[in-house]
Amino acid sequence: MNSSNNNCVEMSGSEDDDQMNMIEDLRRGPWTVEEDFTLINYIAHHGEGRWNSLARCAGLKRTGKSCRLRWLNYLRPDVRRGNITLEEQLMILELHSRWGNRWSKIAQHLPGRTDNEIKNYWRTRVQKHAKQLKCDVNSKQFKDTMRYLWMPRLVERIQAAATTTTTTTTTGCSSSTTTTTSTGTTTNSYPLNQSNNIDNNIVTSQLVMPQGQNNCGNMSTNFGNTQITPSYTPENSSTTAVSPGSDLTDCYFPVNSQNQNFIQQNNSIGSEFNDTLISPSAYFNPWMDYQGMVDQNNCRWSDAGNCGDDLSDNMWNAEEIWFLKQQFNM
DNA sequence: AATTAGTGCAACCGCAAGCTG
DNA sequence: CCAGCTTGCGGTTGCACTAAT
Repeated sequence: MNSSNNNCVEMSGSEDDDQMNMIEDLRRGPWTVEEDFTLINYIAHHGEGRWNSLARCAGLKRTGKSCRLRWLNYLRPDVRRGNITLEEQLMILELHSRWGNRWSKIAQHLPGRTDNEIKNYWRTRVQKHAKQLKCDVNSKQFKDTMRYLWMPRLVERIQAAATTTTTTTTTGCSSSTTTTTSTGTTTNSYPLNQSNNIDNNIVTSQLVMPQGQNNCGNMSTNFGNTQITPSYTPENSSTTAVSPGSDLTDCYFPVNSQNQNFIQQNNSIGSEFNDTLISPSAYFNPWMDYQGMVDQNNCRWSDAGNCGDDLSDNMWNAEEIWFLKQQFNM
Protein backbone atom coordinates (compact mmCIF):
# COMPACT_ATOMS: atom_id res chain seq x y z
CA MET A 1 0.00 0.00 0.00
CA ASN A 2 1.22 3.39 -0.87
CA SER A 3 2.82 5.10 2.06
CA SER A 4 1.07 8.30 1.20
CA ASN A 5 -2.13 6.73 2.38
CA ASN A 6 -1.01 7.32 5.88
CA ASN A 7 -1.19 10.97 5.25
CA CYS A 8 -4.52 10.77 3.54
CA VAL A 9 -6.92 13.28 4.98
CA GLU A 10 -10.42 13.51 3.74
CA MET A 11 -10.59 17.07 2.59
CA SER A 12 -13.57 19.28 2.73
CA GLY A 13 -14.31 18.67 -0.89
CA SER A 14 -14.14 22.30 -1.70
CA GLU A 15 -11.55 21.79 -4.39
CA ASP A 16 -12.30 20.50 -7.80
CA ASP A 17 -10.02 19.24 -10.47
CA ASP A 18 -9.00 22.70 -11.57
CA GLN A 19 -8.09 23.71 -8.07
CA MET A 20 -6.20 20.49 -7.65
CA ASN A 21 -4.30 21.48 -10.75
CA MET A 22 -3.15 24.62 -9.03
CA ILE A 23 -2.37 22.94 -5.76
CA GLU A 24 -0.11 20.27 -7.15
CA ASP A 25 1.35 19.36 -10.48
CA LEU A 26 -0.91 16.68 -11.81
CA ARG A 27 0.28 14.06 -14.19
CA ARG A 28 -1.38 13.77 -17.54
CA GLY A 29 -1.15 11.49 -20.49
CA PRO A 30 -0.54 7.76 -20.56
CA TRP A 31 -0.56 5.88 -17.31
CA THR A 32 2.56 4.14 -16.12
CA VAL A 33 2.66 0.60 -14.82
CA GLU A 34 3.36 1.94 -11.37
CA GLU A 35 0.33 4.17 -11.45
CA ASP A 36 -1.83 1.31 -12.63
CA PHE A 37 -0.54 -0.88 -9.87
CA THR A 38 -1.17 1.80 -7.28
CA LEU A 39 -4.70 2.35 -8.45
CA ILE A 40 -5.54 -1.34 -8.62
CA ASN A 41 -4.07 -1.90 -5.21
CA TYR A 42 -5.94 0.95 -3.65
CA ILE A 43 -9.28 -0.05 -5.11
CA ALA A 44 -8.70 -3.65 -4.08
CA HIS A 45 -8.42 -2.51 -0.48
CA HIS A 46 -10.80 0.40 -0.37
CA GLY A 47 -13.18 -0.03 -3.24
CA GLU A 48 -13.99 2.48 -5.90
CA GLY A 49 -15.88 5.74 -5.79
CA ARG A 50 -15.14 9.19 -4.40
CA TRP A 51 -12.57 9.45 -7.11
CA ASN A 52 -11.04 12.76 -6.15
CA SER A 53 -10.27 11.67 -2.64
CA LEU A 54 -9.32 8.24 -3.94
CA ALA A 55 -6.73 9.79 -6.20
CA ARG A 56 -5.41 11.83 -3.34
CA CYS A 57 -5.38 9.06 -0.81
CA ALA A 58 -3.77 6.63 -3.20
CA GLY A 59 -0.99 9.11 -3.74
CA LEU A 60 -1.71 9.40 -7.42
CA LYS A 61 -0.96 12.70 -9.01
CA ARG A 62 -4.01 12.33 -11.17
CA THR A 63 -7.43 13.85 -11.19
CA GLY A 64 -10.31 11.80 -9.90
CA LYS A 65 -11.71 11.82 -13.36
CA SER A 66 -8.57 10.38 -14.79
CA CYS A 67 -8.49 7.62 -12.17
CA ARG A 68 -12.09 6.74 -12.79
CA LEU A 69 -11.59 6.60 -16.52
CA ARG A 70 -8.48 4.50 -16.24
CA TRP A 71 -10.22 2.06 -13.94
CA LEU A 72 -13.43 1.76 -15.87
CA ASN A 73 -11.94 1.60 -19.34
CA TYR A 74 -8.81 -0.36 -18.72
CA LEU A 75 -8.00 -1.74 -15.31
CA ARG A 76 -11.34 -3.20 -14.27
CA PRO A 77 -11.01 -6.99 -14.10
CA ASP A 78 -14.04 -7.64 -16.25
CA VAL A 79 -12.99 -5.40 -19.07
CA ARG A 80 -12.93 -7.45 -22.20
CA ARG A 81 -10.31 -6.60 -24.71
CA GLY A 82 -9.63 -7.63 -28.25
CA ASN A 83 -11.52 -7.50 -31.48
CA ILE A 84 -15.17 -6.70 -31.64
CA THR A 85 -16.89 -9.90 -32.59
CA LEU A 86 -19.50 -10.24 -35.28
CA GLU A 87 -22.15 -10.64 -32.63
CA GLU A 88 -21.02 -7.50 -30.94
CA GLN A 89 -20.96 -5.65 -34.22
CA LEU A 90 -24.50 -6.67 -34.88
CA MET A 91 -25.53 -5.63 -31.42
CA ILE A 92 -23.84 -2.28 -31.74
CA LEU A 93 -25.45 -1.57 -35.08
CA GLU A 94 -28.83 -2.52 -33.81
CA LEU A 95 -28.65 -0.70 -30.51
CA HIS A 96 -27.24 2.38 -32.13
CA SER A 97 -30.09 2.45 -34.59
CA ARG A 98 -32.36 2.33 -31.60
CA TRP A 99 -30.66 4.67 -29.18
CA GLY A 100 -28.20 6.71 -31.18
CA ASN A 101 -25.00 7.79 -29.50
CA ARG A 102 -25.97 6.48 -26.10
CA TRP A 103 -22.69 4.68 -25.76
CA SER A 104 -22.93 3.80 -22.12
CA LYS A 105 -26.39 2.42 -22.62
CA ILE A 106 -25.22 0.36 -25.54
CA ALA A 107 -22.23 -0.80 -23.55
CA GLN A 108 -24.52 -2.17 -20.86
CA HIS A 109 -25.63 -4.80 -23.32
CA LEU A 110 -22.14 -5.77 -24.34
CA PRO A 111 -20.56 -7.39 -21.30
CA GLY A 112 -17.00 -6.33 -20.76
CA ARG A 113 -17.08 -3.63 -23.39
CA THR A 114 -16.77 -0.02 -22.41
CA ASP A 115 -18.65 2.89 -23.82
CA ASN A 116 -15.36 4.33 -24.94
CA GLU A 117 -14.50 1.22 -26.88
CA ILE A 118 -17.87 1.12 -28.58
CA LYS A 119 -17.68 4.78 -29.36
CA ASN A 120 -14.26 4.30 -30.89
CA TYR A 121 -15.50 1.36 -32.88
CA TRP A 122 -18.36 3.40 -34.25
CA ARG A 123 -16.21 6.33 -35.15
CA THR A 124 -13.34 4.44 -36.66
CA ARG A 125 -15.24 1.68 -38.46
CA VAL A 126 -18.81 2.61 -39.12
CA GLN A 127 -18.29 6.27 -39.79
CA LYS A 128 -15.40 5.43 -42.01
CA HIS A 129 -17.64 3.28 -44.15
CA ALA A 130 -20.27 5.95 -44.27
CA LYS A 131 -17.64 8.32 -45.47
CA GLN A 132 -16.61 5.89 -48.15
CA LEU A 133 -20.20 5.63 -49.22
CA LYS A 134 -20.32 9.38 -49.40
CA CYS A 135 -23.32 9.56 -47.17
CA ASP A 136 -23.96 10.86 -43.72
CA VAL A 137 -23.82 8.30 -40.97
CA ASN A 138 -27.06 9.67 -39.58
CA SER A 139 -28.89 9.69 -42.85
CA LYS A 140 -31.84 7.42 -43.44
CA GLN A 141 -30.05 5.98 -46.43
CA PHE A 142 -27.11 4.87 -44.39
CA LYS A 143 -29.30 3.54 -41.61
CA ASP A 144 -31.36 1.55 -44.07
CA THR A 145 -28.21 0.22 -45.63
CA MET A 146 -27.09 -0.98 -42.23
CA ARG A 147 -30.43 -2.43 -41.34
CA TYR A 148 -31.29 -4.21 -44.52
CA LEU A 149 -27.92 -5.06 -45.95
CA TRP A 150 -25.17 -5.10 -43.39
CA MET A 151 -27.05 -6.51 -40.46
CA PRO A 152 -28.64 -9.40 -42.35
CA ARG A 153 -25.23 -10.14 -43.75
CA LEU A 154 -23.76 -10.15 -40.29
CA VAL A 155 -26.49 -12.51 -39.12
CA GLU A 156 -25.73 -14.75 -42.02
CA ARG A 157 -22.08 -14.87 -41.17
CA ILE A 158 -22.72 -15.41 -37.50
CA GLN A 159 -24.93 -18.32 -38.34
CA ALA A 160 -22.32 -19.74 -40.62
CA ALA A 161 -19.72 -19.49 -37.88
CA ALA A 162 -21.99 -21.01 -35.28
CA THR A 163 -23.22 -24.00 -37.21
CA THR A 164 -22.40 -27.47 -36.11
CA THR A 165 -22.87 -28.71 -39.61
CA THR A 166 -22.78 -26.43 -42.54
CA THR A 167 -23.97 -27.01 -46.03
CA THR A 168 -22.88 -24.52 -48.58
CA THR A 169 -24.54 -24.25 -51.92
CA THR A 170 -23.56 -21.93 -54.63
CA THR A 171 -26.16 -19.98 -56.50
CA GLY A 172 -24.83 -17.74 -59.14
CA CYS A 173 -22.01 -15.82 -57.61
CA SER A 174 -23.03 -16.26 -54.04
CA SER A 175 -23.37 -18.81 -51.36
CA SER A 176 -26.30 -19.61 -49.17
CA THR A 177 -25.82 -21.34 -45.91
CA THR A 178 -28.13 -23.82 -44.31
CA THR A 179 -27.79 -24.11 -40.61
CA THR A 180 -28.50 -27.41 -39.00
CA THR A 181 -28.26 -27.79 -35.28
CA SER A 182 -27.24 -30.92 -33.51
CA THR A 183 -30.87 -31.67 -32.85
CA GLY A 184 -31.53 -31.69 -36.51
CA THR A 185 -33.78 -28.69 -36.48
CA THR A 186 -33.07 -25.84 -38.77
CA THR A 187 -33.02 -22.56 -36.98
CA ASN A 188 -31.76 -19.09 -37.28
CA SER A 189 -29.62 -18.75 -34.25
CA TYR A 190 -29.41 -15.29 -32.94
CA PRO A 191 -26.33 -13.86 -31.39
CA LEU A 192 -27.93 -12.76 -28.20
CA ASN A 193 -26.42 -13.25 -24.86
CA GLN A 194 -29.09 -14.40 -22.52
CA SER A 195 -27.43 -12.61 -19.71
CA ASN A 196 -28.23 -9.38 -21.41
CA ASN A 197 -31.27 -7.58 -20.23
CA ILE A 198 -32.09 -6.59 -23.72
CA ASP A 199 -35.31 -7.83 -25.14
CA ASN A 200 -34.44 -10.55 -27.57
CA ASN A 201 -37.01 -9.21 -29.93
CA ILE A 202 -35.27 -5.95 -30.42
CA VAL A 203 -32.89 -7.11 -33.05
CA THR A 204 -35.41 -9.30 -34.72
CA SER A 205 -38.07 -6.71 -34.93
CA GLN A 206 -35.70 -4.22 -36.37
CA LEU A 207 -34.56 -6.64 -38.98
CA VAL A 208 -37.91 -7.91 -40.08
CA MET A 209 -38.37 -7.17 -43.69
CA PRO A 210 -41.63 -6.55 -45.42
CA GLN A 211 -42.92 -9.93 -46.44
CA GLY A 212 -40.86 -11.51 -49.12
CA GLN A 213 -38.57 -8.61 -49.55
CA ASN A 214 -35.50 -9.74 -47.80
CA ASN A 215 -34.07 -12.86 -49.20
CA CYS A 216 -30.67 -12.75 -47.75
CA GLY A 217 -29.44 -16.28 -48.00
CA ASN A 218 -31.15 -18.92 -45.98
CA MET A 219 -32.60 -16.58 -43.43
CA SER A 220 -34.81 -15.13 -46.09
CA THR A 221 -38.22 -16.45 -45.35
CA ASN A 222 -37.61 -16.94 -41.71
CA PHE A 223 -36.48 -13.51 -40.99
CA GLY A 224 -39.83 -12.20 -40.05
CA ASN A 225 -40.40 -14.96 -37.56
CA THR A 226 -36.93 -15.87 -36.62
CA GLN A 227 -36.69 -18.54 -34.04
CA ILE A 228 -34.53 -17.06 -31.40
CA THR A 229 -31.89 -19.46 -30.28
CA PRO A 230 -29.36 -17.59 -28.23
CA SER A 231 -26.07 -19.09 -29.12
CA TYR A 232 -23.67 -16.45 -28.19
CA THR A 233 -21.64 -16.52 -25.07
CA PRO A 234 -18.50 -14.68 -24.25
CA GLU A 235 -16.78 -18.03 -24.20
CA ASN A 236 -17.57 -18.97 -27.75
CA SER A 237 -17.58 -15.53 -29.20
CA SER A 238 -13.87 -15.47 -29.65
CA THR A 239 -14.22 -17.89 -32.50
CA THR A 240 -15.71 -15.15 -34.57
CA ALA A 241 -13.33 -12.41 -33.67
CA VAL A 242 -13.15 -9.77 -36.29
CA SER A 243 -10.16 -9.99 -38.47
CA PRO A 244 -8.93 -7.19 -40.61
CA GLY A 245 -11.14 -6.79 -43.58
CA SER A 246 -13.90 -8.88 -42.18
CA ASP A 247 -16.08 -6.33 -40.60
CA LEU A 248 -18.65 -4.16 -42.27
CA THR A 249 -16.68 -3.95 -45.41
CA ASP A 250 -17.92 -7.35 -46.35
CA CYS A 251 -21.48 -6.38 -45.86
CA TYR A 252 -21.94 -3.65 -48.36
CA PHE A 253 -23.63 -5.92 -50.79
CA PRO A 254 -24.95 -9.29 -49.87
CA VAL A 255 -24.41 -10.37 -53.38
CA ASN A 256 -26.90 -12.84 -54.64
CA SER A 257 -29.77 -12.90 -56.97
CA GLN A 258 -32.19 -12.82 -54.11
CA ASN A 259 -30.89 -9.55 -52.90
CA GLN A 260 -31.32 -8.17 -56.32
CA ASN A 261 -34.90 -9.21 -55.95
CA PHE A 262 -35.02 -7.38 -52.68
CA ILE A 263 -33.90 -4.17 -54.23
CA GLN A 264 -35.95 -4.59 -57.32
CA GLN A 265 -39.05 -5.35 -55.35
CA ASN A 266 -38.47 -2.33 -53.26
CA ASN A 267 -38.47 -0.32 -56.38
CA SER A 268 -42.06 -1.13 -57.02
CA ILE A 269 -43.74 -1.34 -53.68
CA GLY A 270 -45.40 1.53 -51.98
CA SER A 271 -43.47 1.31 -48.79
CA GLU A 272 -41.32 3.51 -46.67
CA PHE A 273 -38.38 2.26 -48.62
CA ASN A 274 -39.47 3.90 -51.77
CA ASP A 275 -37.69 7.10 -51.10
CA THR A 276 -34.43 5.40 -50.51
CA LEU A 277 -34.68 2.33 -52.64
CA ILE A 278 -36.01 3.73 -55.84
CA SER A 279 -32.57 2.84 -56.93
CA PRO A 280 -29.61 1.62 -55.00
CA SER A 281 -27.91 4.66 -56.29
CA ALA A 282 -30.06 6.56 -53.89
CA TYR A 283 -27.74 5.24 -51.23
CA PHE A 284 -24.58 6.25 -52.92
CA ASN A 285 -23.03 6.52 -56.29
CA PRO A 286 -21.42 3.20 -57.02
CA TRP A 287 -20.17 4.25 -60.37
CA MET A 288 -18.09 6.98 -58.85
CA ASP A 289 -16.73 4.53 -56.33
CA TYR A 290 -16.05 2.03 -59.03
CA GLN A 291 -14.14 4.61 -60.97
CA GLY A 292 -12.20 5.42 -57.89
CA MET A 293 -11.47 1.81 -57.28
CA VAL A 294 -10.23 1.28 -60.78
CA ASP A 295 -8.02 4.27 -60.43
CA GLN A 296 -6.70 3.15 -57.12
CA ASN A 297 -6.11 -0.43 -58.03
CA ASN A 298 -5.33 0.07 -61.64
CA CYS A 299 -7.35 -2.92 -62.68
CA ARG A 300 -10.55 -3.72 -64.44
CA TRP A 301 -13.74 -5.67 -64.02
CA SER A 302 -12.36 -8.88 -65.24
CA ASP A 303 -9.43 -8.98 -62.92
CA ALA A 304 -10.84 -7.10 -60.03
CA GLY A 305 -10.58 -10.14 -57.88
CA ASN A 306 -6.98 -10.68 -58.78
CA CYS A 307 -5.62 -7.29 -58.20
CA GLY A 308 -2.88 -8.19 -55.86
CA ASP A 309 -4.25 -6.69 -52.73
CA ASP A 310 -7.36 -8.34 -51.48
CA LEU A 311 -10.20 -6.16 -52.52
CA SER A 312 -12.29 -7.30 -49.63
CA ASP A 313 -10.55 -4.55 -47.76
CA ASN A 314 -11.76 -2.12 -50.31
CA MET A 315 -15.16 -1.00 -51.19
CA TRP A 316 -16.00 -3.64 -53.71
CA ASN A 317 -14.78 -7.12 -54.27
CA ALA A 318 -15.23 -9.08 -57.44
CA GLU A 319 -18.66 -10.35 -56.50
CA GLU A 320 -19.84 -6.92 -55.55
CA ILE A 321 -18.56 -5.47 -58.76
CA TRP A 322 -20.40 -8.18 -60.60
CA PHE A 323 -23.49 -7.23 -58.71
CA LEU A 324 -23.10 -3.59 -59.54
CA LYS A 325 -22.59 -4.49 -63.12
CA GLN A 326 -25.83 -6.43 -63.17
CA GLN A 327 -27.65 -3.82 -61.19
CA PHE A 328 -26.66 -0.78 -63.13
CA ASN A 329 -26.00 -2.22 -66.55
CA MET A 330 -22.49 -0.96 -66.25
C1' DA B 1 16.00 4.56 -45.30
C1' DA B 2 13.26 8.55 -44.59
C1' DT B 3 9.03 10.76 -44.86
C1' DT B 4 4.12 11.10 -45.08
C1' DA B 5 -0.57 9.61 -44.51
C1' DG B 6 -3.87 6.82 -42.39
C1' DT B 7 -5.70 4.29 -38.49
C1' DG B 8 -6.88 2.83 -33.84
C1' DC B 9 -7.17 3.75 -29.24
C1' DA B 10 -6.32 5.86 -24.72
C1' DA B 11 -7.02 9.89 -22.45
C1' DC B 12 -8.80 14.54 -21.81
C1' DC B 13 -12.43 18.13 -21.78
C1' DG B 14 -16.76 20.34 -21.03
C1' DC B 15 -21.25 19.82 -19.73
C1' DA B 16 -25.18 18.19 -17.21
C1' DA B 17 -27.58 15.30 -14.00
C1' DG B 18 -27.64 13.58 -9.48
C1' DC B 19 -26.45 13.83 -4.74
C1' DT B 20 -25.75 15.95 -0.26
C1' DG B 21 -25.58 19.16 3.46
C1' DC C 1 -34.83 25.41 -2.25
C1' DC C 2 -30.06 26.20 -3.12
C1' DA C 3 -25.16 25.85 -3.69
C1' DG C 4 -21.30 23.02 -4.06
C1' DC C 5 -19.48 18.69 -5.23
C1' DT C 6 -19.24 14.15 -7.58
C1' DT C 7 -20.16 11.22 -11.16
C1' DG C 8 -21.25 9.97 -15.75
C1' DC C 9 -21.60 10.89 -20.55
C1' DG C 10 -20.51 12.19 -25.25
C1' DG C 11 -17.33 14.67 -28.12
C1' DT C 12 -12.70 15.55 -29.21
C1' DT C 13 -7.73 15.31 -29.23
C1' DG C 14 -3.12 13.46 -29.23
C1' DC C 15 -0.08 9.90 -29.86
C1' DA C 16 1.77 5.48 -31.23
C1' DC C 17 1.84 2.32 -34.75
C1' DT C 18 1.62 0.77 -39.55
C1' DA C 19 1.37 1.11 -44.44
C1' DA C 20 2.36 3.56 -48.43
C1' DT C 21 5.30 6.46 -51.13
